[in-house]
Amino acid sequence: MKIKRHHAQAEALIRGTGARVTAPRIEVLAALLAADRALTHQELEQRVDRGRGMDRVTIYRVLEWLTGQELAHRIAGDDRTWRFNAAGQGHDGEHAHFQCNACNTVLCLEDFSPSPAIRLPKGFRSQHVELTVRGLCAKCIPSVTPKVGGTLLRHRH
Amino acid sequence: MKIKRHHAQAEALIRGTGARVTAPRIEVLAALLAADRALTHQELEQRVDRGRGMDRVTIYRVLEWLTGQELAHRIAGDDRTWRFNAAGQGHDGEHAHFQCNACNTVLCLEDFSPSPAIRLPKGFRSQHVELTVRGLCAKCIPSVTPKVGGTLLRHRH
DNA sequence: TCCTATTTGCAACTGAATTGCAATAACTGC
DNA sequence: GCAGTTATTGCAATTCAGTTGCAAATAGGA
Repeated sequence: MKIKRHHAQAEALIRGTGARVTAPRIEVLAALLAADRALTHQELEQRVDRGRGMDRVTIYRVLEWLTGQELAHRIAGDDRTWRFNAAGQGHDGEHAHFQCNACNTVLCLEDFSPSPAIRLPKGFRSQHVELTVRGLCAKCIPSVTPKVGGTLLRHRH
Repeated sequence: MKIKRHHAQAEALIRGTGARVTAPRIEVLAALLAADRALTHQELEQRVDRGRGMDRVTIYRVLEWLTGQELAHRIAGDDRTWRFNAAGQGHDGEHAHFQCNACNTVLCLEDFSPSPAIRLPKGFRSQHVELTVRGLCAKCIPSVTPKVGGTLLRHRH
């Protein structure tokens, strides 16, 4: 039961902020900790709703709060939906993400050697550099590679 | 009158695709060509609506079409809205963008030395690498830097 | 246990983007 | 130049992620 462990870990992390320790916060953070990739709001809703009827809006607000506390990290994908993952596990400063062009899955890439200096226009200030690799994840490669040679079919949407 | 020139260029580009040459396509592409940064749908609507009442949906569809023809390039910003710029002017393969954390302006960065190889999980395939720098643009730096020393005020939204 | 400020749930709302369908207009070919 | 065909456009309605306002619930301190 890994979930249990993540629950405990989540609770500890939340307690560490000094703010109130509530069930929604624990459950959402535990779900993020248990995930091996970034989760959308919808996915979280599904993973958390087991048994308990937690409101959509509450999840939004919890995510907002977790992000503000730096316990979670919000990623803008290519499909107009936010994705979240638990922060603090590895990548803190610079970030690299992968997004699958077929299923839109997003995950964090660990090996990210800091990018080469990029020249900004005069007067601009850089605060954060983000690198996104788009491509196909292991699961989706078969689905876009027909057995008989032919045109590659992308099936987005 | 640069606009005129961009109109002609836009028309030529569109004619080059072999598809129908229509006023909405020309106007939208001309607006993109004339812009020095990526434009949102809304901004395009404003720039194109002068005189002519072009439907919102038409602009969406033209943008979709331009993107498909590789005449325009669609960028996912941090605020859930697409931004577009004319493609083919410089950056074709690798892309680097800048987005301002205050006003959300997006523009393409030219000097982008190809990023260091990034290790993907096993079985994954990379198709496209995108680098986004977040920070403050020249216009917004004053607005977040109070004259008297104090906390930096971000004014998003 | 009681009190109070913080969170939650509910309902209504926003704003970007999409879809269906009838009306229009760009490119044939004559 | 004119009519026919088919791609585009305009309009209306819809979707979908995310947000807001406010009353009800509850965590944590007294």
